[in-house]
Amino acid sequence: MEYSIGDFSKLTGLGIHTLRYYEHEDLITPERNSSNRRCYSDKDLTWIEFIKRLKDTGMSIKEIKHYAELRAAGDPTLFERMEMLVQHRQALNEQIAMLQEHKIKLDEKIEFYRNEIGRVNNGIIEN
Amino acid sequence: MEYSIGDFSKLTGLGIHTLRYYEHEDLITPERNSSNRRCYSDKDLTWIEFIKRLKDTGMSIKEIKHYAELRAAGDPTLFERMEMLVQHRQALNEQIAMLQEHKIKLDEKIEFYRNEIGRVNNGIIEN
DNA sequence: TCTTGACATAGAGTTTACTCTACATTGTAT
DNA sequence: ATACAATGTAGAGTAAACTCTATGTCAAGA
Repeated sequence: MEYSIGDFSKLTGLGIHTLRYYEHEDLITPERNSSNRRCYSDKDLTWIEFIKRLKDTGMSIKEIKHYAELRAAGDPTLFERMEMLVQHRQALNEQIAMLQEHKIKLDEKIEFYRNEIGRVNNGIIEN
Repeated sequence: MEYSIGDFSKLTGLGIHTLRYYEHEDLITPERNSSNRRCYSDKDLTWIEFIKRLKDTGMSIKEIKHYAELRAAGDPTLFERMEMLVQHRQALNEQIAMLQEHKIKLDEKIEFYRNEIGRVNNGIIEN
């Protein structure tokens, strides 16, 4: 299947402007038809979903761009790409661990609020 | 204990400029001494650590500012503040869940790379 | 044929969260 | 007393990641 930029935008949830911006940054390079319109493929779809994943896990556009360059260079860069992902996984693990700690503290804080509110309410009732 | 902005900066890991910026945004309002220098207290320290936690879990400065305003208004806003935190916890839980899914996909991708690299290497050896 | 809507490019503008600069003032060590 | 480091304010500058505007092209329906 091939998609116009409008269709691809709906498909991916990324704005048209964002897609063009990503292309400008060499993250993705869709084919063009005879009238110079962008033709996104299913391969592009898979690729952009992966880009979204990297972004959502905190990788910067600059880093993704680097990854995309390696990808464009083909097999010789397989190892380097894997290394990038392994490093990114490490960062992701740390991020998850940090958030889980924060979550515990937040739970505690909410519990504290629950008690405070109870205390204040009792005060009101007693007066 | 009281701290100068320099000491407080080292204590919190936030830059002096950032601390002043946070004050400008009304996130924190340290006392001033007779010569108009900022005097941060241990209460400020606890507060800024909480701010850092909110930030690290994805709350924007604008939202934190709102929370800070409620906090400054005292007991009458206890419930509203708790509600904010409960909502933020919800967002945090979703964020963690999303990252865990991404982690699984990333693991799979890395496994895929491991196989690809093995395949390519075998090709080289066989030639 | 004419108009409309999607698409094209180049470049400007926006938002967030800092980060830095310029310049004045003050506290401290020599 | 003097130099120097830390602090003060106001406002400009930066980086990232979009997001929008102006202007132009082109294919398809009324």
